[in-house]
Amino acid sequence: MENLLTNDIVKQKYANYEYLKENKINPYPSDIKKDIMAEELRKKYKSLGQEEISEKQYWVAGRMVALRGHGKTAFGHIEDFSGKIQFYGRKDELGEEFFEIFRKVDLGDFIAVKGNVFRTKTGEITIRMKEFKLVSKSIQPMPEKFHGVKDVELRYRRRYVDLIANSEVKDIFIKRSLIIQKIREFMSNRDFLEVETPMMHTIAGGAAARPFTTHHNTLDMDLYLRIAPELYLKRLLVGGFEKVYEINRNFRNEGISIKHNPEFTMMEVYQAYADYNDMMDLTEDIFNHIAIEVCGSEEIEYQGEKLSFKKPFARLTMVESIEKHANIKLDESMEQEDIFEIAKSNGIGSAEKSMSRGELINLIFEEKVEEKLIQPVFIYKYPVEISPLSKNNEKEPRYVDRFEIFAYGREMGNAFSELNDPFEQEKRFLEQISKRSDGDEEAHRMDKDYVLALQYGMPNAGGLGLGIDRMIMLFTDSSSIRDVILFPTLRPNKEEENKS
RNA sequence: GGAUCAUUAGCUCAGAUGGUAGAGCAACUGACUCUUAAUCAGUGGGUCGAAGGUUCGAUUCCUUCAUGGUCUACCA
Repeated sequence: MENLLTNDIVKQKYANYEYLKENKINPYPSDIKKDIMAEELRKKYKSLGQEEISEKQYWVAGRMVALRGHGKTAFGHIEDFSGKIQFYGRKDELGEEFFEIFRKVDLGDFIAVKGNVFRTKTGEITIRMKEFKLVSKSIQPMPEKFHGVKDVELRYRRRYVDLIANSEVKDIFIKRSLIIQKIREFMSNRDFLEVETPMMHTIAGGAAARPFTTHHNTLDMDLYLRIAPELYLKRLLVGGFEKVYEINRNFRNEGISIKHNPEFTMMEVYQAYADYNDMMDLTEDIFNHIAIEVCGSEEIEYQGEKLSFKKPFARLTMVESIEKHANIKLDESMEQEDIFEIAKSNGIGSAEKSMSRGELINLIFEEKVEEKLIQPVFIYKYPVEISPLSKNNEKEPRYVDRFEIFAYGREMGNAFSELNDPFEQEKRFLEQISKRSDGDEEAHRMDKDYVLALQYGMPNAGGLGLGIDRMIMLFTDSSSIRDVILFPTLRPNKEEENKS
C-alpha cells in the first residue's frame, strides 16, 4: 500500500479515507441505491418555478466532479452516466458535524445525495442536500477539469481516466454501441440469423493475413486465433442455414496503424441463393440505414470531408476506376508483360516481373486509385489471382464476381459470390500453397475439411465482410481506430510495471 | 522495420545560445450563506522519460534506450 502513495495529493486523500473510517463512515459500502438519474431528474423538473421546491426527495448518486465552498454553504456537481446534477448544502440545515465529515470528501469521490429539488437564482435545477452517503472513496488525483486529459498515451492506457475527464469519449462509445445494435436490428429484420463460430482455429483461413498462435495444453496442440470466420460460416450454408451473420473479433498479427488494430471487429454475412450483386445492395442499405439512424442524415462529415451515403453509390470495375482516377487505360487484349510495363512506366517500383496479370492490375489500383476513392464507391470485377475464395465470372473467368466498398480512401468491406465448386476450390488452395512455399506468409492455407464440406454441396451464395471499427470511425468522425476501440493494443509500460 | 516529432508538478502547458525551473487548474491553510472554469489571501509540490558521454557545471548539447504520436513499409 505505502508504495502506492506516490504523491502529496494521494497521501492527502488517503488521510481523508483513514479519517472517515475512524469516524465509522464506511468508504466502500455495499448498500447504496439511487432513485433517479441526473438527466431524468432535470427533465422531470424542467418547468419548476424560481421559488418552488419539490415535495419529494430523491437520492442521486455519481462522481463528485466539482465543489464550490462558500463558508457556510456549498455547491457541487455530481456526474452520473446520464449527465451532471448540481447539489447545494447549507450548514444551518445540515449541522456542524455533517459539515466536518463532508470536508473529508474529495473531488472524484462517488457520493450519494438526498434532498428536495429546487431552482437556483441562476436557473439551474439543484438538489437541496438533506443527507449524503459516501459511495466510494477515490484517492487518485482527478485530471484537470477544464482541459481534460490530452496525453494520448494516458488516454489509451487508462481509458477510465479518459472517460472521467473527456465526456465526448463516452459519447463515441455510446454511439459505437448504438451502431452495432442498429446493424443487428437491421439484419434481424431481414431474417438473418446471428451465429457464433470458433475464434480458435486449427487452420487460420478465410483471409490473407498472419495469425496469432496459441497453445492448448490438454490437447497439446497449437491453435490460431482466427483471422476470419468465413470458412466456418460457409460450412453452415452446407449444413442448411441460408442467411447467417456474425459480428465478432478477428485477430491479425500485423502492423498497427491509424486504421489497424491487432484485434478488430468484423461482420460477415452469408446468404444462400444470392450473389455479389445482392451483397452490394445489402451493403448500400446498411450504410444508408446507419447514416440516417445514427447521424440523422444521408450526408455526414468525416475529417472535414462531406460524404454522401445516398443510394445508389457509384459502381466501377477495377479497370474502369484505374482509367478514371489514374488516367491509365487497360484493356482485355493486354497480357501480363504489357501491364507490367505500364506499371513500371507509371512509377510503381514495387511491380515485379514474377507477378501475375491480376496481381499487377490490383497493384496499380492500390497504388494509384484507392486513396482517391473519397465518396462511397463499389469497386468490382476483381482479378481471380487475388481472390481464392470467390467465384469466377461466367463470361470472363480471369475475373471473379467480387467487390470492395471504399470510402475516404479506405477499404470498408469486401464481398463476393462464394466459390462453391469443390474442385476449383481445391485448385485455388493449391495455388495459394505454392505461393506460401515461395515465401508469401500471408497466402491462404489449405483447408481440406472445407473442401470436403463443399463436396457435400453448398448452394450458390453471396458473402460480405464489413470492418465494423472503420465504419464506426466514419460515423463518429474519428481519425484513428484507437479512438473507437476502448482498450487498443499498446505495449506495456515497463516503468509502471516495475512500480507495482 | 525505416523516418520524424514528443516526453518538464496529479492534469493542461510555458521556459533557458549550458549556471539544477514557472503559470493555470487540482491539493493544503484561512475568509466568504445562490455558486457554476466561483472569488480573495497565503502554503506546499519536480531525479525536467531512463542510462551513459562532453563540460567546472547538463533538464538544455551528443549517443543509446523506453514509451507514445504522425508518416512510411507490412497489412488483398
